Amino acid sequence: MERSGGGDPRETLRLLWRSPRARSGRGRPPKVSLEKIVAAAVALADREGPDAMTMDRVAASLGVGTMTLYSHVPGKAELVDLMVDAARQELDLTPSGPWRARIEHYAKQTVALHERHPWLRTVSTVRPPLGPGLLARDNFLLAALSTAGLPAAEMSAASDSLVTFVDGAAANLAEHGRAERLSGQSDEAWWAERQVFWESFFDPARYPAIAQTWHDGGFDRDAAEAAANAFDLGLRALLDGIAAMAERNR
Amino acid sequence: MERSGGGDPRETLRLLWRSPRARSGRGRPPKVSLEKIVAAAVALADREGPDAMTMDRVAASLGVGTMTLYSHVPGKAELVDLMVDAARQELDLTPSGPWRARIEHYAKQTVALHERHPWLRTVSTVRPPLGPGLLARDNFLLAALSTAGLPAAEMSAASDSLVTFVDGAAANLAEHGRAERLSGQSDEAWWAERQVFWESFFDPARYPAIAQTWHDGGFDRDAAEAAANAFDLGLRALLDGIAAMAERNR
DNA sequence: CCCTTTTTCCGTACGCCCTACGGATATTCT
DNA sequence: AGAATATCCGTAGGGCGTACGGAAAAAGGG
Repeated sequence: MERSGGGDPRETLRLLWRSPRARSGRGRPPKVSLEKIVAAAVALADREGPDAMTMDRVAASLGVGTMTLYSHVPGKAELVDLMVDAARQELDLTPSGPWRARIEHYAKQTVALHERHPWLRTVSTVRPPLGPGLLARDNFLLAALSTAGLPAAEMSAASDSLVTFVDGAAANLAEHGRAERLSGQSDEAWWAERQVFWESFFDPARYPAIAQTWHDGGFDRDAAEAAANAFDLGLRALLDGIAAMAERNR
Repeated sequence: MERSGGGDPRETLRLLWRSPRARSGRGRPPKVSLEKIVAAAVALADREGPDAMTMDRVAASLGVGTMTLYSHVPGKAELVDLMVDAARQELDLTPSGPWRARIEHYAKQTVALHERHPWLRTVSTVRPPLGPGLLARDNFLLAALSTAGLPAAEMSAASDSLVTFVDGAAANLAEHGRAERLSGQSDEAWWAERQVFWESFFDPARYPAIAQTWHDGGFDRDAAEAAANAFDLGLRALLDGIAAMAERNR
């Protein structure tokens, strides 16, 4: 699932903000709407993974011909942009309160979002679709950080670093949780298949720190639990660090 | 570029660790080696992006027929696994010294790695290929953290969270640096194309924190600089937070 | 009421993708 | 010389995204 690129940016923006073109009243009435197409694409990607989200199958799930989609969307890349922004708009970003609690709320929401839409991880986040979802998120994070007491330049950097960590860790966490549901294979089964690795390839003498950590029980949790711990510890550390910077700045 | 999955894990592991199959001496001599195939695939993806890395084009760049590759590699997914691990093996992970300096070294190395191989970001990192590159990285990080004074369970979580942040931020940074070289479009040109956004779609009243940060000069740097700042600030905050945890644990 | 205009619908076709299959080819062993 | 073995690779099949252009369905104008 690659994101936009070639197409006319103005057209993509018009779609992201649902600003309808001037309609003359004439012409054949549409069988589907942009909203329905995006929803069908999201549902398909949720259910069967990003590779199943093909123009053919989206159209089929709506009961229209494949090429009909192209009357509503310039191409697949733009549809992916719309899916991403639609997903981001699902975030509940209402709460106010202490800035730290707000960021933690964003983190929880993001985990839930990736759990619903694990295909989000497969989409690049640079030069993102400038839609309402992205703006709402950035606005929420900047509003929270602005009460922490950082200068504007550092606020923007702190917000970006939080997005990088939270979205990355949430994607990891969600992918572990859902990998077995989609692939039909649990983490345990995955490791069991790779038991040969420990038997035939892993050399404790070459990787002493891994062997030691293993020996000390550092890997005793399953992969999903480990990802959750990494998320919690990392977020706590990051917020502690940012709070300390704000304190110093005061 | 999707990663492995269907194939026999034992076969993939054998390839990752370059453990040659028992050779009888008989048979037609190979025109290409596994090493050359992986190198050609990496070079192609470096030069023209992940989408250009097709079996057809890799084979053509080696002067062999497409299907010849399948004598050396089970399929494209496994080739991607091999590319990822080969790239990871490029990291220089020799230094010893204070744990914090070691992690910062890993961060710098990772930025350089993503600058050389920006396609790394498009590859999923869950259930990764268990090759020498991955193990060397984990061993390095765990060795560094083990001198910080964290319990084994937290060490593993701290290592995971560092990987999430550093690899994510490095991918962002590198993609900004290289986006223009590959797409032929600078960040400025990208924003210029989207000037309509600010003119026609952005509503300052709806996103006051963004408008305020803009007003305060929070977005005055270009995208590449901003990504670099986010990387530095985030890593510093994360390491500060981890150091504080270790301190408390002492 | 027909005819033009406008808009959407969608069947066909093209080029590219991955890869299953099986025959051709080149080497070694007996 | 012939059998055994491993690699090379042309062909073909099923999917993919989408350019093209005609069919279809509405509204407006005569």
